[in-house]
Amino acid sequence: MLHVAEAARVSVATVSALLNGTATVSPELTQRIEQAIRDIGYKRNAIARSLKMGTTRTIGLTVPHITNPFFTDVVSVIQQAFDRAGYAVMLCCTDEDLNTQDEQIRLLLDRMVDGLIVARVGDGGILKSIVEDANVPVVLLDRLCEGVDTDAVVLDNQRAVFDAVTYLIHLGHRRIGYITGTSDISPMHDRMIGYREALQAAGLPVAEELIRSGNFHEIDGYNATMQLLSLHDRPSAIFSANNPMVIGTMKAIRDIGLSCPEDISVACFDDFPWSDVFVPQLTTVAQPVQAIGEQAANLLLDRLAGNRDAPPRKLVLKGRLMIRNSCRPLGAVAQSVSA
Amino acid sequence: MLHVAEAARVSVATVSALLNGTATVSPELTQRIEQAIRDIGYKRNAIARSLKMGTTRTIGLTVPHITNPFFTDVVSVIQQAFDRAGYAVMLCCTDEDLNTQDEQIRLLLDRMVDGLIVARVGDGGILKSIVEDANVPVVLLDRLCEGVDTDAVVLDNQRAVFDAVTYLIHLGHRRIGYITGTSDISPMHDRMIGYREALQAAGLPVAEELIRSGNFHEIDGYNATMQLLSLHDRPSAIFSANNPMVIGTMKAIRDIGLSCPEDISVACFDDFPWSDVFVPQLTTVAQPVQAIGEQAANLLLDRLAGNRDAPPRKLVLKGRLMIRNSCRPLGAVAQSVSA
DNA sequence: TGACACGTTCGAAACGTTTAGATTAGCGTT
DNA sequence: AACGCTAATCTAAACGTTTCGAACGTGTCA
Repeated sequence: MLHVAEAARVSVATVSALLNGTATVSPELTQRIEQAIRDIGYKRNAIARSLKMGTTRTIGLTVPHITNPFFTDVVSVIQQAFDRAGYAVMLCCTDEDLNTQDEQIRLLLDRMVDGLIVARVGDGGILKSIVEDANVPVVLLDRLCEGVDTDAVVLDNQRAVFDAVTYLIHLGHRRIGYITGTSDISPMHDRMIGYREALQAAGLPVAEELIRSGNFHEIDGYNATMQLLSLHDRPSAIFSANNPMVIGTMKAIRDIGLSCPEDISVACFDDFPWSDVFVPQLTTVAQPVQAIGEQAANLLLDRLAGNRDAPPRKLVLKGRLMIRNSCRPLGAVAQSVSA
Repeated sequence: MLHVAEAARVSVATVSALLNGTATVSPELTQRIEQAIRDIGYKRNAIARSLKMGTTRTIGLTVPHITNPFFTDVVSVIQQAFDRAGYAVMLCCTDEDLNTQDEQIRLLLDRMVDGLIVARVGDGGILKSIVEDANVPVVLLDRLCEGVDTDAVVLDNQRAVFDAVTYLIHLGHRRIGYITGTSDISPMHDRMIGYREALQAAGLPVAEELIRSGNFHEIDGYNATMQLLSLHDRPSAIFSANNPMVIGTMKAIRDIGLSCPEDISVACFDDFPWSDVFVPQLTTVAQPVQAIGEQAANLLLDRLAGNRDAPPRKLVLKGRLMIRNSCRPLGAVAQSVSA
């Protein structure tokens, strides 16, 4: 900017004023400055600007795994939304590990991000104090966090699983296996409640041996399914509360020589692009990824626009049961089941 | 830092020296400073640091679509690699659009990223001049760029498709449909050559009506497949040069009332996690995503470490044909086909 | 004609670091 | 006692912006 100012024979203050439109500058100087900018190929240094202004127009986004199709989609939507608003997005993957998450958040904060969207992991950690300090606004994505009172957008997980399991019950299933991730994050907790309540509402017992948990990975789903299938009274249906784990479920079913839906019905959380192309077409609970991403972005953008004092807002969206053909009716059962 | 210095009754220079280890500071002052840092909860401002140092320890990464599983995986690997090296990653999606890409790159450059990894789109644009200016190192990912001479890691696309199509030929297929993305990017160009050469090597004619192109999206694959299947002498196999488009292919096959592999064989580029779980299990060309991501990261990290003058390095990796059961042998053909 | 307001431009301080070079203190040598 | 050397510390100038308040010229009004 100094060079531009010299070339145009004006002060840096005038160049800055023109660039930011913060003061009127005469047509003559405007022309000289613009010419100088072109000649020199000048680019404003955003770092210096950030230092002075105290804002980076950059936000941080952390997710457990970007390869989980749910997060992939949401990240994509959020990225677009901030892009439109002229913000850059720093992406971090926390690998379902609290220490990693804390490190990543520190990294982002060091870089003075203006805001944070966090699909958290573990419980609390550094997040709590950041929200309390209230220097940078935080939006929780997908997962609430005990004791951390801030904007959030989540799914009505309990209701979604309730509906899905109720659907299975209507199909005639009585013993329904349930595979969950570690229950220290709110969605897993809520989904489990939905499962139990659906059974109870139908007057069915909750058999604890039908509930297995794992660490979100394919292999965990595989192992859990193997265990379920080797029970002497094995379930006729399995609901997987997590998408990557259902891949393991399908592999286990195949490896054990059974087939879906003939021998065992399967449904899972989170839809994915291939779900209605292959056989079996998986029945899933689809999250409104577009809405989730946009709402999260909007919440944060609103804070960034200056609305700092409003009380925390919690948005709860509804899932949608995508009924396909991976679950079959059992025994003599009414065929008409609506979602 | 000023506050810390005051609280510890030292100068800011001493604090800086301690923090960076650039000079020895006496145990006494060390202790006072560390105490003050704890008391105040001081965090070094990375923006000010960047301004002074001229480095942000942040890199920019642009991909066409993060929802394409190939890019999802590569992004994940790259993110981890830079994370380990203490760099942050700014992610941008260019949506297969050159203007968007140019905008995104400008955004990243404005923010003074130390380096750029680009899975480019369109041809050239602003990229050429950036590489020529040589201020920030650029690594091309997955796609070369005419006239842009810089580090790159790509697949041997031609060979990979050659192998896949040769495999189909060995199975007895003579009319093999080919669905490609727009051919202005190098992989699509090279893959097409691989297709043609495989046919020629087997002494088969290249029938132009069997080659269809689209814009990388599911719907394009759908339309292309519909056209192929309505030819009076329709192909017995289809190879899709792009992963999202193969979803369209599968849907089209289903909608037209055919089934894979009984009526038509299908293979495609890029593997994905579900490929061996569902029916049909798709035969694919798997890219070594881990290696691609790591190599790209290494190339850039090496430049960032100061190795600026070495001539551009181009890494070419090999794809791997994952033979599953979406392609069936045709007529009287030797059954033993190896990859 | 002098006072005043207005529109345009500028000088200089500030943002929070790093770092070159100056300063100081301590200590051993001669 | 004067000197030089080393180690520890400090002063102050950068980095490239934004912005406050001052300065300047011009036109308006009493």
